[in-house]
Amino acid sequence: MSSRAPSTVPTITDVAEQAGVSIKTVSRVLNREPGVHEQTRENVLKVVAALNYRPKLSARSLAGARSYLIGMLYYDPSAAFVGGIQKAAAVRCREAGYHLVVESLENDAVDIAEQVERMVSALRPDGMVLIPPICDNAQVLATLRATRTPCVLISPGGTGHGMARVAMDDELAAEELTNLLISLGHQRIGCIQGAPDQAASGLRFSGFQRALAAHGLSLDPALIHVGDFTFPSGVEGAHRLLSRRNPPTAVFASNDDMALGVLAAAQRLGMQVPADLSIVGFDDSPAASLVWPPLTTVRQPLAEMARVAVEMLTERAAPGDEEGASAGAEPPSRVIAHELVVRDSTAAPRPVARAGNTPS
Amino acid sequence: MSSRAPSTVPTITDVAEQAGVSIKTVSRVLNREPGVHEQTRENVLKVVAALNYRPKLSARSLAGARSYLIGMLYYDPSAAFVGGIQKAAAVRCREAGYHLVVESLENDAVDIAEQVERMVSALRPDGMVLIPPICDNAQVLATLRATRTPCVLISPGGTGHGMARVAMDDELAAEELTNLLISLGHQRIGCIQGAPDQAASGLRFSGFQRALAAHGLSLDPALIHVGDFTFPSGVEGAHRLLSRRNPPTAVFASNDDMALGVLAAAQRLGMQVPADLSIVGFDDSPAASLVWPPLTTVRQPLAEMARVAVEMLTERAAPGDEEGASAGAEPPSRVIAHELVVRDSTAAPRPVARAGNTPS
DNA sequence: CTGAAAGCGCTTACAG
DNA sequence: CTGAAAGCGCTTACAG
Repeated sequence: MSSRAPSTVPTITDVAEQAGVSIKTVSRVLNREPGVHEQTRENVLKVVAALNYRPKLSARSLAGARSYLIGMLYYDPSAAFVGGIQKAAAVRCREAGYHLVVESLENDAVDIAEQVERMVSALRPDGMVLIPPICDNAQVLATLRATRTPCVLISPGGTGHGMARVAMDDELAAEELTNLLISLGHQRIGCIQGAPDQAASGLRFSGFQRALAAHGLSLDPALIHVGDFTFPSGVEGAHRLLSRRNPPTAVFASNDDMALGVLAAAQRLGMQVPADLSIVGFDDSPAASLVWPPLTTVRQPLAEMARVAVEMLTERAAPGDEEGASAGAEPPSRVIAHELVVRDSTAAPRPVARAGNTPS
Repeated sequence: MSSRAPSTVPTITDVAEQAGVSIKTVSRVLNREPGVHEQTRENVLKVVAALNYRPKLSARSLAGARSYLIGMLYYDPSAAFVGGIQKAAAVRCREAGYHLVVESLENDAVDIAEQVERMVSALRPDGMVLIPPICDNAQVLATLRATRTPCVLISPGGTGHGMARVAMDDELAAEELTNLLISLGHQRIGCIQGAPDQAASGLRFSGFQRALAAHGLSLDPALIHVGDFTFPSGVEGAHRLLSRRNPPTAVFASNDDMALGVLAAAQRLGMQVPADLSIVGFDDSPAASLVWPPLTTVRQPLAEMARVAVEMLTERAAPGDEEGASAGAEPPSRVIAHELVVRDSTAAPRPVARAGNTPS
C-alpha cells in the first residue's frame, strides 16, 4: 500500500523533478543567485508555489555557512525594555529570512559562560544581540569573542569591548531632561542614580551634571542617591532626599521604575506631584503613562535600535565576509535618535519658599 | 602550512577517533541510550569534555526526528505578561536541551497564517507554545493543526480547539476577588470587562457574577463597562461609572492595565483610593505594585504555566510517540494554582452614604 | 554491548 | 546558463 507517498513534506528533489531541472538550479533560484535563465526561474518558482515547498533550515544550515539564526541573550530586569527590543528584532529577522532564538540567563549565575557556550555551539547562530545588563557582562563577552560569534551590543557603554554597538545618546538625553527642569525654574534638583555596574548609569548622571554646570548650578552631594534601577531603590532615595531640611523641588530619576518609586513615596508623604515636587524618569516604560500624573521621561528608540542591530548582523552574515569584518577596523557604532516625552509630572516649583513642607 | 587543522570545531568523528569507538557509540552516550558499557561511557564522556565537544543542532535535526526547537508565537498586548511566560519557557527549554524560537506576529495581519506556516516549515519545531491573544486566533490554530505541529495553549478558554492547554482558573480567581470586595462591605460594585474576543474576559466576568449572585447582590447593568484590556479603556470606564448619580464604591477591573486606568481617573477626579473607591485588578503586572496605592490583584502563575507547557511539549516529543498522542484521546488540560495579592487599593466603603461624592 | 552503512536535505566547489 | 558529485554532522534502522 501507499504507506509513504502522499503526506510527506516536499523536498528540493521533488521540486527539481517536477520542474525538470537539477536541484542545484532550484537552489540557485531560491537563493536569488544570478545567472539563471528567466524562464527557468519562473518555472521553478511555479513548482515551488504549487508544492508549497519551503527549504528546511537544518539542511541549509548543515550544508552551508549560515544558520539563519540570530541569538538574543535575555535577562529580565525590565520586561518592557526587553519586550520592545525583542519584538522589533523578531520582526526584522523574519523579514530577512532569519529566526530569533532567545535564551534566558541569570546575570549572576556562576556557569553563565557555559550556558552561553552551549547555546552557541549547538545553534551556531550567525549573530547575537546583547542587551543590558548582559551586554556589560565580561564573562559573556569573553565567551562570545572566543567562539568568534558576531555580536551587536545594544548598549550606550563607551567601554568598547571591540564589538559593534547601537544605542541612543543617554548622556545627551539626560542633559535635555535636566535642562527642562532648570528651564521650569528648579534650582535644587535631586538625582537618583542607576546601578553602578551598568554603563547607562554613568552616562545619564554625566548628562545631569553637564546641564547643572552649564547653568552655573552647584550639585549638592546630599541630593544624590545611588539606586539600582529598581522601584524600591526609588522609594528609598525619595525618602532620603525628601526628608532633608532643604529638600529638592525636583528629582531626576535615572529610569522610570525609580521615578515611579519617587512618585509613590511622594504621594504617600502627602505631597502633590508636580506642585510640590517635579519628577522625571527615563525609558518611557509602559507604566510611565499608566500612573497619575503620567511621567515626563525620554523615549528610548527600542524598535529602531533592535532593527538596526539585526540588520548589522544579517547583512554581515553574507558568506565570504570573514576577512573584511575581522580586519583591525574599528567596529561600527550607531547612535539612534531619542525623543523627550513631556507629560504631567513636571511643573514650575512653588513660587515661595516652602522649605518646611516635607513631613517630619 | 596547516591551514585547516587546529581551529576547527570538533565533530562526533573526532570524539569517536580519540575515544577509540564508533560514532554510533558516541551518539549513544550523548543521547543517554541504554546498553553502553559503563567504562566505555565514561571514556567517551572524558573525551567529550577534553575536546569540549557539543553536537551541532542542525545535524541532529536533519538526521533525526526531532529539531530540539520549541516555537513561541508572540504578540505584545502586555509586555509583562509575555515576558514572564517567555523567560520561564526559555529556562525550561534549556534544562531540557531545547531552544526557544520566538516569532513576533501581528494578530490582525492578513497573512498571519502564512507567517506561521513559514516558520513551521523552516524550523520544524517539536512544539509550539501559544499565548493570548494568539491562542484565540482561528487562522493560526488552523495552520498549526494542518502542519501537525504539537501545541500547548496558555489559555483559559474552554473552547477546546482539540489542543492541549494550561491555565489558571480565571473564573474562580475573579470570584475570590469579588468576594473580597463584598466581605469588605461593598454592595455596589462596578465591573470593567476585558476584550470581548478573548476567552479570559468572559470567564472573569462570569466569576464576578457568580460572587454577586452567591451573596444575593443584584448586578446593575449601568455599572458594567466593556473595555479591551487597555489603560485608556479603564479610564473611559471609570468616567462612565463614576459619573453616575449612584456611583459604585468599588470597581472590579478585568486586568491591571484597566485597573490602573480607573486609579488614574479617580485620582484625577480628586478621589481618595481606597477611601472613596476600592479597586481590584487582575494579573499582578509589574506596574500594579509600582503605583500608589499598590493594587489588590491576582497573581497569574506565569512561570509555572510556561514551565508546564514546555514540559508537555518536550516530553511528548520523544520519538515514536506519534500514534499515542493523535489517538482520539482528549488533549491534556492543566490548571495551575493562582494567588490573591491583597494590597492597598481595597478597603471598606465610607460608613455613611456619600452618594453626592463624585464631581459633577 | 558495539559498529558499518545509509541517508536526512540542503550548499559548496568544480565542470562544462 | 546548468548539472553531477561530494559532503555537512549527525541519527536511523539493521547486523552481529
